Amino acid sequence: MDDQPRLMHSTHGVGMAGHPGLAQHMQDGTGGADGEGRKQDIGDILQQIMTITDQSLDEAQARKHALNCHRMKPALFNVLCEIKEKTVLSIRGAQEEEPPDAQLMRLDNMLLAEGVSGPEKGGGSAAAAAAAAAAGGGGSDNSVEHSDYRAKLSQIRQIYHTELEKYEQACNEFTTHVMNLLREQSRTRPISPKEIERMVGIIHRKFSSIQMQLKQSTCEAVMILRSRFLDARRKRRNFNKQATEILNEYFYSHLSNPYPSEEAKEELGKKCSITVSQVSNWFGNKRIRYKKNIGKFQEEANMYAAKTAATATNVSTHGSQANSPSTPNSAGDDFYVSYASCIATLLTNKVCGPNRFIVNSVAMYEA
DNA sequence: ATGAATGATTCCCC
DNA sequence: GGGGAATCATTCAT
Repeated sequence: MDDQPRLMHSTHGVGMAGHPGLAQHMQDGTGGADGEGRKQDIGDILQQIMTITDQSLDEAQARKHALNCHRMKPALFNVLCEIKEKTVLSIRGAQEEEPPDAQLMRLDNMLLAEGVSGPEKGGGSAAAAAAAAAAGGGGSDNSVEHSDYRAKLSQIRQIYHTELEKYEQACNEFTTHVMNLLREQSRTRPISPKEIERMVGIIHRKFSSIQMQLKQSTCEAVMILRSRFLDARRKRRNFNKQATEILNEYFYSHLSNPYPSEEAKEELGKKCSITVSQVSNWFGNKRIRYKKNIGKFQEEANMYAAKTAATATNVSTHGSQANSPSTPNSAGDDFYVSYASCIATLLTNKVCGPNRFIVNSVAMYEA
């Protein structure tokens, strides 16, 4: 609301900007009047127009009315029309259609993709989920960060929309003011609808450049938020014990070839509630760290080998006892079973399958 | 506070 | 494109 006087004032400025030139033109004698007296008369009228802004509104209103009723008004108006026609021709040439701004389109696309603009809640969470997936973060323990992220994002979203609305309102208000003023002025000076349209276009362009700044800073805010919340390295969480165990079990039971296939990775991921890429990361890290220091992992290896063997034996004893030649007859001797299976597993790992990994690892360890 | 452990990323190679 | 190696950034245990 307190913008109004300022808007009105600046509009006056725009409105009167063209007059000195005209006044000069008229006083040069191109006005077409023949007598000295008439020239003086026109000069007076112009003077009155020029000083109209210095007067109070009521006074100006009265003056305007007086001017409108002046006997010279139609003649003067015609002259103005003529001059205007000539000027408008030159203005028209300078008028060009601007191409759709690539930068603005990029910003719009990003805001839409991030769920800042566009549909309400769905876009936001979808973008957050997509971002999380891209960062490789999965599983239930991330939900806290996600809700935090969503909260901040919706805060940004809200600010963005409020500001956008404010700009739009201001733009509309300003446009209305200018249009009213131009309409009002069109009674004393010739203004074509095209000119009004052009002026509206200029105003809209000005406001859209402000909007672009808003969009730019919103994009920046979103990027900062994303890097703060969704950079997986910053928000690393250790896998839970169960997941680590499942992964280790697989690793040590496939020690001769610890390279799970895509399907195996998917299965492991499902079992551990982590993504396939997290499984890949885990195996990548595990292989390299194991290889670097087999001695350190020996105990762990033995433990998981025993564990796997025990599980395998349990399955075979309860499932198909006849098919298991390694199963001892004495039931319930856990140590024996575990130990035997452990040896069997270790032997299997050493002897069978593509042994590139274990051979290389041992060689490296020995060297 | 500190060092080890660990999940993720990056660069390079095949 | 997948894996190895180095590295980063965080978490955990002391």
